[in-house]
Amino acid sequence: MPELPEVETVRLGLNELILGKKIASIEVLSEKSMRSARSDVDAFAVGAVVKDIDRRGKLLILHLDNNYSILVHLRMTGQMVYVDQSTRFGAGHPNDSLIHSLPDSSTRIICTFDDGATLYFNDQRKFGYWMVVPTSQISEDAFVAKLGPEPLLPEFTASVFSERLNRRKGTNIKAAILDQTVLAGVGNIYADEALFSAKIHPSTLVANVAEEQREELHEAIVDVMNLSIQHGGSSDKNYVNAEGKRGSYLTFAQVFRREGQACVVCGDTIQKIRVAGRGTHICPTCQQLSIKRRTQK
DNA sequence: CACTTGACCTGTCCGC
DNA sequence: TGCGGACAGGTCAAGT
Repeated sequence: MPELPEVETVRLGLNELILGKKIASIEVLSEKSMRSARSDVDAFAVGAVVKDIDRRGKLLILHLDNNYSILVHLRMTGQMVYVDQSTRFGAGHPNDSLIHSLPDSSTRIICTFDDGATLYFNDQRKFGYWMVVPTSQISEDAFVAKLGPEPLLPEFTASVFSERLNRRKGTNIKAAILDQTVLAGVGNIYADEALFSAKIHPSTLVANVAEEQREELHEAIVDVMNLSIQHGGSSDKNYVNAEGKRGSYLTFAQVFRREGQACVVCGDTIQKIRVAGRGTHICPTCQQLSIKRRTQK
């Protein structure tokens, strides 16, 4: 499930692979994966050159040279995989590599460039999307306009984080940090990892998270995301980078998908519970419930 | 208004 | 082996 570190890894990869390339065609295999009209895709994306690649939270933004941009959201199972002659047939790619079998049954959009290279948008569950929009209107997009601050920018300070949390005083801390309007980019993996690192139980009511704990959580979110980017993100099931390769962060994860294992800090057994409607991983000893918590069903 | 739950999808896994 | 159902989770719409 691509969260900020995975999307950032894809962005870094695409920056090395498709900048300056001219889009020759865009084939839409699944209508709901392309939110723009066919006529807009043809008029404003086909024929344009990829100028720059940006990211806002979990949203990938391909800036074209004609003042239009392609917004790409990977949601849960989206992949952006680049293939050209050298990667398809060249050295360094094992025979079982994903790129040798593309397109496959999950391919939803095929973008070809005028040099013969191809960018595949795969999305098993069809939750993700591409959208062609005028660059000047991105900030007015309903989703973009509501996004909270970027956690990896210097202006995202502990006090900004604390203020943002106060928008959701009545809910639990996990639901609050998953809320993209509070801050942009945290998903289920990094929510669990950051809360463990900060020793906060995910069911704790936001109003009951002390200022010092908020500072610890702020630091944990930033640290866990930076560490993940260094390791190419997390590949639970579907995620791969722009070269079709998996990320290795989950080998460093301390609680996510580690239920039944011993906590690296105290040795207690990691549990999987349900918080904010999500599978949630905690160490019951390290993450004690402080005072009252948000009641859960 | 604030918050929670269900829907959207499809592949996988589990129990019978 | 086959089948039904639960499950995975980012976001939005609907419900409380």
